[in-house]
This record gives sequence, C-alpha cells and structure tokens, in this order.
Amino acid sequence: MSVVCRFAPSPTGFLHIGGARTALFNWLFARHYGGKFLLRIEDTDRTRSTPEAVEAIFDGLRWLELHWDGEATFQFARASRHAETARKLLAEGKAYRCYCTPEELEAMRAKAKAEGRSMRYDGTWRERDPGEAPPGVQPAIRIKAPQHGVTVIRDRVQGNVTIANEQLDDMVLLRADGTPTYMLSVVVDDYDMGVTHVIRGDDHLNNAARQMQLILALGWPVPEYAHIPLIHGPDGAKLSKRHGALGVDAYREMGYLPEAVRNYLLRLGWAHGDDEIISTAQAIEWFDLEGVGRSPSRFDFAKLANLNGHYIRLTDDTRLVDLAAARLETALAAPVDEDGRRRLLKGMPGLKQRAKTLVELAEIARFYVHRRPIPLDDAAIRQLDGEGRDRLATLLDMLSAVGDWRAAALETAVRGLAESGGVKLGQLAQPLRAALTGGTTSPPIFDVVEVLGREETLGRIKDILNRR
RNA sequence: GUCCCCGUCGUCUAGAGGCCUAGGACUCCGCUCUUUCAAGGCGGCAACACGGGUUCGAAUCCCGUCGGGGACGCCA
Repeated sequence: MSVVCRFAPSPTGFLHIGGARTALFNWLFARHYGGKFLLRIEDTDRTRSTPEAVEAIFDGLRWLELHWDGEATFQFARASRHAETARKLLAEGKAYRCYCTPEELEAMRAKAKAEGRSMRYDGTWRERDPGEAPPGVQPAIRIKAPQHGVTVIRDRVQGNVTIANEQLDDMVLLRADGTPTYMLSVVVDDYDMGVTHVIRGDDHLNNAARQMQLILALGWPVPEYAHIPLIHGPDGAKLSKRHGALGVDAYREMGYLPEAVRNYLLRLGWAHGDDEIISTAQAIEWFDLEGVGRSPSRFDFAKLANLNGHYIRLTDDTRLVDLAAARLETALAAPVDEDGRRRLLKGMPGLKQRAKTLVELAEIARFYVHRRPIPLDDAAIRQLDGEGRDRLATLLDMLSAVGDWRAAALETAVRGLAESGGVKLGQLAQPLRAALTGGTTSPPIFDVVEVLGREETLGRIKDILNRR
C-alpha cells in the first residue's frame, strides 16, 4: 500500500517547534515508505488565519528542508465540498438539525459542570420534530453519533485506545452560518486527499474518536493513526509562548543549522538504540512509528547547541563563510569585501570548531573582517599595558624580518625570540593575540598571523604601538 | 470535575522477564592535549515515582496510590 501523509497546521501564528517536529515525522515517514507528504493549511477560522502566518509556515518548512509534494491545499477553499458532505449525511438521516441557541448551550455547559460531568450536548434536537423549530433560528447540523458501545482507536504509537461512546456527543458538522467545523473538514479533506496515515500531536487523540464516528457514518476507510506526544517546556507544561514557544524562524535567527534542528527534533521522542548523530539520509532509512515513545519530552537548548556545534564542524567552509559574512555585514553595518571573505575562508577551519551557533561564529570571526584599527576589549587592553606593549615592539621588529609567512615558520621564529629573551611563549603570544584579534581568545595565533598576512599583521601591531 | 495518556540519571533516551552491579548522549566536575579559547581523548557525579501482587527471577507483566500532561467549543 502506498503511504500518504499530511501536515495540517492552522495559520494562526508562526510554525512553532512542536509543529515542526510533527511535520518532520510525517515527512520522514513518507520518505521512508516512498510515499507522499502533503501540506494542508487549515484556514477555516477566518478571524484568526492570516496570510503572514501561511507564509511563515511555508518559510519554516522550506528552511527545514521539509519539502511537501504538490501544491498546498487550503481548507477554506473546500468549504462547499465539506458542506455538501454534511447535507448528504442529513439526507441519509445520519445527521440532524439543531436549533439550540448559544445561550441554551451555555446553560447546558454550566449545568454539566455543576453536576461534575463533562460537557456534552444533550441531544435535544436529535429526535425532536423539526416542525417545533423556533422561527427565525438558523440551525446547525449535528452528527447522529452512536450513544452506546465504544470507539476503539487503533493507534500506532498509543496502542489501542478505547473511548466509551457515552463520552462523545453529537458534534456540530455545519455551523448555523453554513460554514463547516474543523472535525468535518479534516475528515473530508483527509479522505479526498487520500491520506493513509494521520501522524499528529496527541492533543488530537480524543478528536480521533469523534472523527472515526464521522468516517464510519460516511462509510469511508479509517486511516492509520499515530498520535505523537507533545513537546513540553522546561517546566513540563505544554510549550507555549510563555516559555519561548518560538517559531522556527527564531531558531534560524539564533544561528542553528536546519540539519541540527532536524537531528535534535528527531531524537525528541524517537530513538534508534544509542544513536545520537543521525544524518537525514540515515533517518529516512531508519524512521518508523515503532520507535516513537509515548511520554512527552522537554525541550533542551543545551543539547541542541551541542548538536549544532557538531554540524557546524561538519559544514563546508564556503557555506559557513556565506552564513557568517551575512551576519557580519549586519553587525558591522558594512559589506564584507574580497579580502574579508578570503580571510574568513582561510581561517574557517580554526573558527568553526569554536562555535556552537552561527551567532557565535560571526562573533569570533569578526576580527578577521574588521578594518583597522580594530576595537580592543578590556582583557586585551590589559595584555597591552607596559610589558606586553614592549614585547609587542620586539615582536614587530622580528616579524618585519620574517621571510616565510607561514604559521609553522612564524611559530619557530617567535619561539626562538621567546627563548633568547628568556620569556615563555605565552608572554609573547598573548600580547600578539590581543593586538591582532582585539581579545584574549582566538584560534591558534600563528594561524591567525598567517591568515591576516604580513601587511595587516604589522599594521595592527603598529596601531597598538602608536596608541597614545 | 469527567475522560484519555504518561512516569528509567537534572534533560533526551536504551531497555520488550534472567544479558542490568541499569547502557548511551547532553549538562556539570576532574585529568589530558596546549600560546589563549575551543574541539578531541580519558575519567567521575547522577535514575528504574511509591506500595502491593504474579514469577525460581521484574525497570520490564497485573492492581492500587501518588505525580505530571492532554482533551472536554457552532476554535483548530
């Protein structure tokens, strides 16, 4: 059987990290089985849906490289098809018109709460003669759901979940204004799109039972369900704006690589033995619903950062240069010129193993592209007081005479100078580092000297010596 | 409140009755490498929620308790 999955977000905000994981699992599952991964925008709530949110979802998915097959489906555009389905059920006697007013429903809800029951529509109009309908009231259409027995959800992650039909009421299919509800739309769209596997957050587990009743009433095949646990915040509660339920764009902003985010999200709630670093190709090969756990997991930035550092180290230097340069141009409010890019590329091997995010990468790479004179931080200034400055002067003389401007030769020369002067290498290296990078930490200093080149190196040293 | 789900180191997890003196990863702490900071290598701290069963034997099965989460809309 061929597999058809779908990711169906509602465009009421950004694509948050939980949604991203749901999309990832669907995508992985579809790719693993050589099936389709469809995207459906559930925009039936006209007051809350925005075009910006739709774009944010597209952008987020594209950034994560979770490409969907075909064109995205917009649910609202299919409203007439949904309504038609509801009327079909009405004609078959599997649904009925309900003339209750919002006030009556509110009273029903209050009563149920007072009696300690869960709120369920009491079926007032289920058997009542439509002739008794109050004049001028537009009816909603409700499904005539089974009142006894149980509905069993066969779930690939949760196992068999049994819900007593008494727990479920006659849900509204079509609102009084003729618009379809979510329950109806989802069922009809999944059927029309040929969805075989519904993989979504387990906050929909209860809905699955209701949707099954609808599907059964329609005589359609029930898809395979897989309700995956939600991602929680550090406090254990459902991820919300309160604790940084950020859009995936925020993760991009913070300097995470899409492959790192994918790897991290994959390991949240899914495992393949002790494997931690899993390439996307490997993930496609290994992924299946059996490996999905049933308990909710908490989001941990430290582990994401660790993974991100790993992927940065694996990333091709030229791609890293592009990424870092873009951030530097913003930070320095100036374009990174040819010289700057050349230095970034040459220095990247030393840079990339020192950064956990692209933000850090840009920060530590900054000195390579900053124009003279470069800014000094406090620790660097301390290195360049008195003694340090004197040593720098000695270094300038010696370096001016070096012919072979390569790290190894440079190091030999400086080591020789240290030895003859009776000082430790660090006593020369640190002032030099301060002068060249403006700070006290950097990639190996002789690599820095080589990358900067003779002219720039000597220039930066002179800048320090000439400070008043 | 009602219904549903969950409960292994701080976090993510391995574990499908003996292989568990419970493994890996992140974090943290040492040591090592070293011109700085990293990365790397080595080592350490740290968990089966609790109580009953079942069994020769339970982290694994059953029941209960406690704890956590989710769902209860003419929202999606």
